[in-house]
Amino acid sequence: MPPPPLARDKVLDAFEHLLVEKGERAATMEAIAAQAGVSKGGLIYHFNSKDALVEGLDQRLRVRCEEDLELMKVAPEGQVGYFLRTSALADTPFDRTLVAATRLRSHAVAREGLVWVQRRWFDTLMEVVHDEDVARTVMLIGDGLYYNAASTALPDAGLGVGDIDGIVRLVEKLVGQSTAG
Amino acid sequence: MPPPPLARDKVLDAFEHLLVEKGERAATMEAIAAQAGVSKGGLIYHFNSKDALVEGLDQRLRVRCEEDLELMKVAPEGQVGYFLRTSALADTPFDRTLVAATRLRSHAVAREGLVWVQRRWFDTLMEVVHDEDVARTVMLIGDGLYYNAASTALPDAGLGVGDIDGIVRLVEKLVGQSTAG
DNA sequence: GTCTATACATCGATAGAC
DNA sequence: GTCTATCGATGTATAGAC
Repeated sequence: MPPPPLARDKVLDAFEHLLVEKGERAATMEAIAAQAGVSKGGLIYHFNSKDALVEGLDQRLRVRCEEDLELMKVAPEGQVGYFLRTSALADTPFDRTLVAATRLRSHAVAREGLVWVQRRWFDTLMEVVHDEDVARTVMLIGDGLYYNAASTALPDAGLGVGDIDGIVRLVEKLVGQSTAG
Repeated sequence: MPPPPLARDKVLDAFEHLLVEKGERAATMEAIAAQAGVSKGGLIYHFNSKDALVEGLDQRLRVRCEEDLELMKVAPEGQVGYFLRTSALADTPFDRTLVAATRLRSHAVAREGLVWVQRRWFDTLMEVVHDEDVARTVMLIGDGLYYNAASTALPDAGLGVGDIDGIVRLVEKLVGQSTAG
């Protein structure tokens, strides 16, 4: 049994941070090491290549996705409301990992991880919604919310909490009609 | 009057192509020159820095956006239908430029251009929908469609034409309720 | 106007001291 | 286990021939 990989986690946190705040091109090995507070050599000891770093992020993404789905299933506001609200503004560990993964467009591993997450979300939503069009629409709104939350580093351009409330209300009407009809 | 800038356009086409197909990190000056069929020196003659290239893309984005909005306003299927369908699968010049711009996350100029496009879309949709929640929801679905179309280089993971039809039908019901109620 | 050649910085990765 | 030093490849940008 290896000891708890605290340094590994610290490095992955730094990797995520740079990807989210500065984008893929800024997340160099050197910058990651500096952000994590270790040397380049120290980083390479834990992840001996950039690909290994991406794989570490992918594993973390899948683990945290499953954890989030468990929360979603027991959310008091319902699964659809939980899904939409966390898409927009939750700053959970899962969220940060997810947004970080969306920045790694050139890495096949990261793309596959994202497709896997979408599949897991879709299947879980279908357990409540029972209508593929509605489930797809909810998914798309979630994607849109993520896209906006992830891309808007500009002040004044994002959606406010009140905006989200209105959208959630609208979508829940849609879901209600589909399960009733 | 300078002669028509054919070479400039060819270089921007190459820049877009690489951004869309391979991502930001692959769109290097050398790769762009090769893709455009010119030398590195020839590229630099037209755009003397990478920032100049990004600015060229930003200008093209805004021009093509306005052209697209004119088409949207006279679309036979209605503005909402046009908006959603072109978000999903249109391979128009505007589309390629837009997706390319979404890849340039580290450049402030590109981010501002995208925010500007969103604002123009929102204002135009509001001319038809007259309800901010509905307009925002339509925008989000459009963002989601773009996000999916842009990110899925994987086979079998994207949305089909039939899926889009179902979603458009659902959204138009939503829009109809809002304008009726 | 477009090219070749090349300068200079920075990238990912290796070797080996401590 | 973490560091410094450094390599080869690749990035942006410049100088100057044609």
